[in-house]
Amino acid sequence: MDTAYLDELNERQREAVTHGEAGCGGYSAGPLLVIAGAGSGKTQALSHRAAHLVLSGVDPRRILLLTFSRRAADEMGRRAQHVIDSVLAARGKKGQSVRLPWAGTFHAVGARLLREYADNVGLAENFSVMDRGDAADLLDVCRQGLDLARRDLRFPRKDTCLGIYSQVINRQATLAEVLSSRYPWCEAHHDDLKRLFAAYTERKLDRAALDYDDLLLYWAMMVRDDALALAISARFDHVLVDEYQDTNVLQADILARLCPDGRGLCVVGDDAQAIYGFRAAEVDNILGFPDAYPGTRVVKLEQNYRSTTAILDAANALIDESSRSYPKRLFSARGAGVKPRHVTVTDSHDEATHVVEQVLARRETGVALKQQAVLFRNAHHANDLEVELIRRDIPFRKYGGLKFLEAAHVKDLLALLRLTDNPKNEIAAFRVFQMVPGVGPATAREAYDHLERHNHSLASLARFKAPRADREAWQTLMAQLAAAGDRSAGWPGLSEPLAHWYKGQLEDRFEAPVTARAGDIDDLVRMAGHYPERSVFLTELTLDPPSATGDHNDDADLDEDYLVLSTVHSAKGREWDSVYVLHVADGTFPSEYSTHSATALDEERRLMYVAFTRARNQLEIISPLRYYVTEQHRHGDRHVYGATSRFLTPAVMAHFQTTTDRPAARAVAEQAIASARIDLGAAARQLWQ
DNA sequence: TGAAGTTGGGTTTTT
DNA sequence: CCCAACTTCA
Repeated sequence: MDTAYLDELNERQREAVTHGEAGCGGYSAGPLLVIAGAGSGKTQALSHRAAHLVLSGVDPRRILLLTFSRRAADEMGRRAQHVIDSVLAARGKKGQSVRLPWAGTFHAVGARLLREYADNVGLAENFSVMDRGDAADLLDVCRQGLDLARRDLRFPRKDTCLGIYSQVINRQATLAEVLSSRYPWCEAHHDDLKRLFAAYTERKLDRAALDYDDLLLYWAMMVRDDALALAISARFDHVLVDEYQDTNVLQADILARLCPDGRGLCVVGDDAQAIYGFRAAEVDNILGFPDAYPGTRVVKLEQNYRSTTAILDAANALIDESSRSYPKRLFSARGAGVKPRHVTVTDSHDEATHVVEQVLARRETGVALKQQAVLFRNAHHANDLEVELIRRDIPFRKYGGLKFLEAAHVKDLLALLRLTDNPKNEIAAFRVFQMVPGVGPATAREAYDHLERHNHSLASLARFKAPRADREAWQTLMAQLAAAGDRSAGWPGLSEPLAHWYKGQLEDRFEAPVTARAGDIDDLVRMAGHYPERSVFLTELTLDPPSATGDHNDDADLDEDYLVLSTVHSAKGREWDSVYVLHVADGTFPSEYSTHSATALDEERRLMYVAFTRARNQLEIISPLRYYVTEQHRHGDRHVYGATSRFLTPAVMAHFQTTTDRPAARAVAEQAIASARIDLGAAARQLWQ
């Protein structure tokens, strides 16, 4: 067999890739745990393993590849395909390109399997997937229904309720346990919350709607049934899991049912990069894997191909301060490199100017904008920088933070599509009905009751008499809905009349200019065209929303150069030549919400470790001496003096070069103010002469 | 009675 | 700057 593709791997990687053996019964492999340090070629190892399996005769349809994000799934699939294609080409078998049809996130794969087995588990095949906002709204509807909104109770807000629910599901813990460990101030509401979640579950089932957590929960419950577990696990010979350190108890349960003895199971991760504890990720999944699956082979990848030694030294020094120790130490395959820099600037405005200047200077040396990234703890920490970039006309893309799905106009159009897709979608219906002037919550409630009484026929809505509503607007909208809901019309054609109608509403609903919003609507229609049917489009969009906001440009822009702005969380798994980390100050990084416990603090430290290890050649962390507290304008603009981040200990700082920056812009401003002399009084008097 | 307009309170990270 | 409770208006 032609194994040239194995030559590009180091010994450890090769061990991970070729683990197991091809025999007469197919390719069999015992449980495999790959501990892959940052930049150690983890994607390479996993994609090569998938390719190796296929080249060893495994049917690609029998490989389940579970990743953390859709982007990772695409990347993994693309690279595996590349290896396979080149080997097949060398064997003279061109044109037999192979894809991995079962590569996706846990949530997306869960949705797909649940649809396939909907009949067996008593779910409607066309169930909707709710995004976080919809789920919170539905929870709120339930809360109203249970009369838990009485003000003397100070009941937790809907987002808090959803957070509690999510923890209970994903940790597979009891409500009481979650409340006492994470929401102690809500413990008094235990019984009411329990009633609320029961009502919420009931409502979701009745309306054929699943939230994110349900996709995992129902999948897990589905495979608790022996027959279904057998049916599903029999479809896959190999299950490969990426970013295993960020999986939760529910996900581990699912894997255990798919691969009871660990045969064919391969998980890859790095406990030093566990950063999703807040989302119920359980690092014990990866640490306890060898115990859970006796006979596990453990492979450690410690050689780092990404960063210079100077950057790795800083990262290693940082992670060494953890209260837990990590059983590996990265070493670089590259040269010494330039010492990372720690730059102190006056405030967040100077920080923005400084970064822009560094980025531009770096570009002059031949490093494209795309090879540079600015990372931050919270999405809004980049606000000043965004303003500065727009002012200087520098293209950028921001990942994390601002959500496409949370923009009102996007939610509106999606509600229209969701309602036509599933007329039982109460949340979508409420939103749609209230688009008509003169219709509020109460009228929408009545309209929904009417819809329910008429067997959820959208056509029946034309006969509903809304007391105060604009009759004409109501009729127009309902006619559009009924037409779009008619399944004999083709997809994606049926999205266009609705989108067109909605664009006509933009002027009335939002303040001018509405061009950006109209652009988003066009984008949605365009994206819709890439999907075979409406329900698939809606599900995929919910599970994998466009990650960058603000670019309604065409696909042609894809090869244009742009600077990357990203939250550290969204930067996981990526790498750039130069990395700048903003707002490294105590209270922001680590976040002030995480300073109460050693566990939370450790997670913040690992987050900073992730930020450091994204850089190949240049790393710069920036601390503003003071930063503005933008909220509460009532009290005037205030700023606070930030303390140095507690992570920047002497041991860590030994690996940094320290500088203070006074950007040109500030010097110019100070010069200008020194020479500026005007007489406002004289100018005012002049007005009346 | 219910919709629309006003004020007061709170803000991480994401599939 | 966004959400939810409160007030005012039809």
